[in-house]
Amino acid sequence: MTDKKALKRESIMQVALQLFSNNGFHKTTIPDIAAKLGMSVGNLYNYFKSKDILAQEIIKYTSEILGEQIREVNMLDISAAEKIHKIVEIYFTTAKEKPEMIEYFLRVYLSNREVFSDGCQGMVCVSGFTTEIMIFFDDAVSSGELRNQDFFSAFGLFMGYLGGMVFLKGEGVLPQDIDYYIDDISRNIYNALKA
Amino acid sequence: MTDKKALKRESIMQVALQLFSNNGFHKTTIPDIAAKLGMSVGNLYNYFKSKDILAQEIIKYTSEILGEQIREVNMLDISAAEKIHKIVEIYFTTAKEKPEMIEYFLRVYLSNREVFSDGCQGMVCVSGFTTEIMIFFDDAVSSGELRNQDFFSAFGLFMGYLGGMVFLKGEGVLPQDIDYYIDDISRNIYNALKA
Amino acid sequence: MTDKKALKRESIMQVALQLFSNNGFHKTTIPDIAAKLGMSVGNLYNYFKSKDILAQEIIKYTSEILGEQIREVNMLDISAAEKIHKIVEIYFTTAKEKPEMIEYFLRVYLSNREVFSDGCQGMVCVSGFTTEIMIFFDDAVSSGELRNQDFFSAFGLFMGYLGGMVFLKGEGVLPQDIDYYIDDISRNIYNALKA
Amino acid sequence: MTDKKALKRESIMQVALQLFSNNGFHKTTIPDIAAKLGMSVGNLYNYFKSKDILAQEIIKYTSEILGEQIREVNMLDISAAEKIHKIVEIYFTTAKEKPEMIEYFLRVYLSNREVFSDGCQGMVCVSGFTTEIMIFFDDAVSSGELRNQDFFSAFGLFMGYLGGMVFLKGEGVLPQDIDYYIDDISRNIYNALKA
DNA sequence: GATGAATGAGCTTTCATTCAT
DNA sequence: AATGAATGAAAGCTCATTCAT
Repeated sequence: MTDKKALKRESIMQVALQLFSNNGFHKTTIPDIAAKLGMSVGNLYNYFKSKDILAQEIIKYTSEILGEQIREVNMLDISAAEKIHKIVEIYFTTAKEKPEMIEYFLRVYLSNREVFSDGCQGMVCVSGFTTEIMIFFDDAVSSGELRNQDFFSAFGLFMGYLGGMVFLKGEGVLPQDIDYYIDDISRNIYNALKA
Repeated sequence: MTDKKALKRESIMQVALQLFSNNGFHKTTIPDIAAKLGMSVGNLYNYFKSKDILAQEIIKYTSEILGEQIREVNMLDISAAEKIHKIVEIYFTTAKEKPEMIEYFLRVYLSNREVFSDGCQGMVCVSGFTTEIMIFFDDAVSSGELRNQDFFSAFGLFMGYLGGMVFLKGEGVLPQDIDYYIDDISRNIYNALKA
Repeated sequence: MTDKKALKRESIMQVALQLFSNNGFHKTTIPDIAAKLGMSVGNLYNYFKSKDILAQEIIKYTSEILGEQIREVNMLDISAAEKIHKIVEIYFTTAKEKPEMIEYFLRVYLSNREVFSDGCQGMVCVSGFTTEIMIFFDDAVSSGELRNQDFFSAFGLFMGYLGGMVFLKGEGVLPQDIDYYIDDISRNIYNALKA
Repeated sequence: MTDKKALKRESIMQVALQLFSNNGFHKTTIPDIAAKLGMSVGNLYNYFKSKDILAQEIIKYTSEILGEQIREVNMLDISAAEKIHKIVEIYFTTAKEKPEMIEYFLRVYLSNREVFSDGCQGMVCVSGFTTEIMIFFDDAVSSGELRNQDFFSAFGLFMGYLGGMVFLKGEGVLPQDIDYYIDDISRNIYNALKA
């Protein structure tokens, strides 16, 4: 029962993630989501108490998945430069294969403060992702590979740079496929942060 | 006559900029804007044909102002490292003194694709800003100060990194005032791009 | 369920028919219609996607009802002159008992081309009525009772003449009750068309 | 002065006639009319006190022009059958060459009762046209060419039949040019009314 | 758990008309 | 006579959410 419910919750989140990312939070209606799932509006409310809460659950869920992948990188026994490369790779590969996931950060989370203010204050709802970046950075500073500096200066670089590139991709202004930029950008980040 | 009208247009843009940035595009209504200006809804439509067009004019206007300031930096006879520092300074100072201007990029332009798709395709409406970054980069590559690489890799760094920091500021998670990060971030950008 | 919904659809059409006919399409608002039905505006939109579509469904519905009655006349084994008399009778009786139905043709369908252009091109939405007139005419020509001529010359006579009389009735200029004219007009039509 | 004013009044009526006929009364705005005339909205109100009054003046003006032409037919020394033919000819030629004039009856006058109720009760505003039809009919009855019957039965035939044909033309359903129908329809009308 | 009809406040936009200049 | 900025009420339509079944 709870299991079945959890599965349905997840499928709702996946569909909503797609619609929110593609069409925007305000342009996506609850009936839209229900219709795409083949379920009734009323029933959808049995799984998520409100549209805002649904949006919040999605950002947590997405951060968790992304954080999970970075966690695996953090556990590898490779250099900081290689880790950076892998993280960029993960991010851009996700942007290519599941663009909704990354776009959700940019087009939904970033810009609908009202929606996330009650329940996602600070960065609680994206901690799945931020925590792993923090761990990566701390480790690499400890090992002497990266220069010691304010964490947010480093975090802003990761988050902003990667997000910015995906935004440019979304705008259709990148002359190359997003993959193409992995090496350049990994190097830039490493150069920016190295000891 | 036309002068008076131009002034009123500008005052409308300034008020709308503030409201859109603070409350979000969709949460700000035309009556809200008109009320804050002490004018009638109908009359506002004499100045801007639609809410979307108003939003588009604002992004152009804002990009122009920001671009203007960077243009002045570009004309100075100083090193690339110093230029980067000045650009970061301009950006963060603006973020501090007129936060609406920067937040508009993040919370309105970045995330409401539908609003800007008809009339602001590609980056036309932000060319005031992007053009100056491009000029800075080309000059510095020509002079041998910065490594030659794909423009977008460099542009994404500027735009994403700076934007990302302002986002963190807006979320209230930065332990320090935004000014505090100017030096760190300028250095990181320079390290990332230097020859 | 679907049955209940169909009934409600019909009651909406009947109320809208009345209001559109009496007050004009543009002077009748959706809130007017909803109020008269004791239902909410939002719910009305669950039954008809737009005001234009509501207007289109009404003309189809009305044509169907009128066509149905003429179909019965067509199936009778009587002379063309008698059929004409019966058709005029049906038309004028309807104009007397359910004036909205006839006035809808004159005051809504005839004159709001924009409303019917998407979805009712040509005469598709009034085919319920036109088809029966066509059948009547073809039969009577085949039997040699009416002169063979361009169908539209004959159709325009029926539609225009009958409609014109009802228009005059609506303007309040007819000195007599509409019934009074049945004989005269039937004779005129028959004389016009007879072989 | 008054002369100049009269000329301008007429030019306003001609432009408004066109726009009302083509786009409908409610879809045509006063600014639309003013713009097409290259004059200001405020000034237009110096010539016509309201949109409704403008519409009323147009119907009078149009009826007068049409009536004028029929008056000339009435004065000719020809048979009733020939007069009918000429009247149909005038009507259809006008429908072809100045379709706005005829369409104004169908699409504006016929269907916006509210607009004409104050100032055009009964048929006062179209008396220019109706009077001439009445004269034609009375003369032809007096001379024994047409059967004596209720005037409205005859008038409805003229007005409705001719209007109906032009409506069909406007709908684009007539397989032939409107000219083509002149002979058929003249004959039908004559047959309907002849003694 | 599941349905979907119902609510109603709220949105963007329009437009006849006025009036200071 | 001429201008056009200004008004503000009203329109069509949307949509998160509820609730009787």
